[in-house]
Amino acid sequence: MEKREFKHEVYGGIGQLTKALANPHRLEIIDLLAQGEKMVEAIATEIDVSIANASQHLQVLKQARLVTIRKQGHYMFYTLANADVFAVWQALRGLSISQLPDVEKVIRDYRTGQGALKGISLNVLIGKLERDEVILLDVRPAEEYRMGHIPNALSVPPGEWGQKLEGLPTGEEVIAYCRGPFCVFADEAVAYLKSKGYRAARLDEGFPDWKIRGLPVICG
Amino acid sequence: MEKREFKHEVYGGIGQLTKALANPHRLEIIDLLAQGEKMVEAIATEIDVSIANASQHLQVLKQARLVTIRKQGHYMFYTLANADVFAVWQALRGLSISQLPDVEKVIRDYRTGQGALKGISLNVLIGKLERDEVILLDVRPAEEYRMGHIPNALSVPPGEWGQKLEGLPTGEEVIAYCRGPFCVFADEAVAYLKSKGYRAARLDEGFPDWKIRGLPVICG
DNA sequence: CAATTATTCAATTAAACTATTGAATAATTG
DNA sequence: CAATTATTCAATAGTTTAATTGAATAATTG
Repeated sequence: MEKREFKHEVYGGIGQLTKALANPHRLEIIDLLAQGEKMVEAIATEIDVSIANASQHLQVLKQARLVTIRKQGHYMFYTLANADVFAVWQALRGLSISQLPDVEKVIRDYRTGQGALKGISLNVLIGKLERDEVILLDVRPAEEYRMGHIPNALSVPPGEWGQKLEGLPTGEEVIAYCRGPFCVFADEAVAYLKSKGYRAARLDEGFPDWKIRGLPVICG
Repeated sequence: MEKREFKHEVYGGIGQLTKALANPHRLEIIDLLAQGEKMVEAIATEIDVSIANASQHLQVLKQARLVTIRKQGHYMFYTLANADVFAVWQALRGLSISQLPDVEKVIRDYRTGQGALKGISLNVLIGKLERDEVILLDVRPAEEYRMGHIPNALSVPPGEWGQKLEGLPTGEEVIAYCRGPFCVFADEAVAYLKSKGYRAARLDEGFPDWKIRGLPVICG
C-alpha cells in the first residue's frame, strides 16, 4: 500500500466519522444518549424534530457506528456505541467552551438569568462527598436516574420538586446534577432551591462525566 | 432566553465547529499542526493539495477558531489555537481506532507490511526512560525536532538514517517516535533498524501526546 | 386476520461543501 | 519602483447534506 493511499484511508475514515457528528441535532442526540438508551420517539420529542427526521439522523449515526440498537417488540432503543464516543463529545464540548465565546456567553447568561451562577466541578464534588458535606440531588427524569446514578443521590425529577424536597435539612449545602453542562434541569432546580432558602449549587459536568471516570454507579 | 433558543445556540455552535473539522484534509492539517507551526506552502506539500486549496481549508479552520496565525514577512505561520483542539483530535483518533475496523486494519497491515509490528505505549516508554533502558530516537523532520522534543531524544530525520545511526550501541533497545499513530516515519525507521540488527520498536502515540500530558519538553 | 403503532424508507427541493482555476493582495528583493 | 513570491480571494461546477412529506415495514393488539 502506498503512503498516500494509507493516509487517504485513515483520514478519510475519520472524516466520515466526524461528518456524522457534524450536525446540531445529532450532537444533541449524542449528548442525550450519553444518559442511557432511548427510543426514537423519546429522542424526537426531546430534541424537537419530527420522528422521521430523528430516525434519519439516527440512521446516520448508526451507519457511522456511533450508536447501536437494541430491539424490543417494535421499539428500537438506541445507545452510544462505546465510551470513546462520549469522550469525543466531551472533548468537543470542552473545546467549544474554551474557544467559542458565544457558547460560553450563552451558558453564563442563561445561568445568571436563572439566578444559578457558577457551578462546582466534579473534583470539588468528590471531595465534598468524601467529607459527607453535601446533599446530592439527581434532577434528571426518573427513568435516567433508574438507569444509573451517583451513589447516595436523591432522585428529584423535573416537576416534582415540591413534593420531593419536603423535609430536606435546610442547614446543609445542596448540590444538583443533571445531564451535563448544557442541561438546564440543574439550573432550574438550583434557582428553586435558592428561592426556598437553601444553599445550593449545580455540578458543572453531568452524570456521564462521573461514569466515564470509572467512579461507582448505582443502577436500578 | 428560551430553552430551545439556548440549545440552538449551543449545539449550533458546536455543530459549526465540528463541521470545520469534518474533512479529511483538514483533519490531516490538524494532525500536522499538532507538531508546531507551519506555513501554507509546507502544509500544502505535506497533505498533497494545491496551495490555493490548502489556504481555503486553513481559512475554514481559522474561521472556526481552531487555528491561529503568526505573520512574519509574507509568510503566514499557522498553529493549533490551543491544547483543547489537539484533545479533540486525540479523541477522534481514539474513536476511529476503536470503532472503525477499516482504520484499525489499515494501520495494522501497513505496519506489518513494513515489518514494524506492535508498538509500545507512552506509559511503557515513561517507565523505560526512568530506568534508563532505551535509546530514544525522534524520527520527525529536523525542524519539528527543533520546535520541541522529548528530553534525551536523538534527532534522526527521515533520509538521514545512514549517517546518524553510526556508533549506536547495538545491545540496547531502540525506540523511535514521530508525529502520532498515523505517522509512518517511525515504522520506516524501525524497519531499517531491525534490518541492521537492532532491537527496535515504535511508540504508538506521538510527540504531541507526550506534550499534552504535561511531560517535560526541550525546545531548540 | 384487521387495525394500530413505532419506526424506517423514498422522493423532493433547497442549501452547503469541495476542488479548480485564474486573478488579486501585499511583503520582499533587485 | 518593477519584479518576484507567499498567500488569499472570487467564481464556477459537481457533489453532498438537510428537512419535509407521505408511503412502506413490521411488531403488537383486539
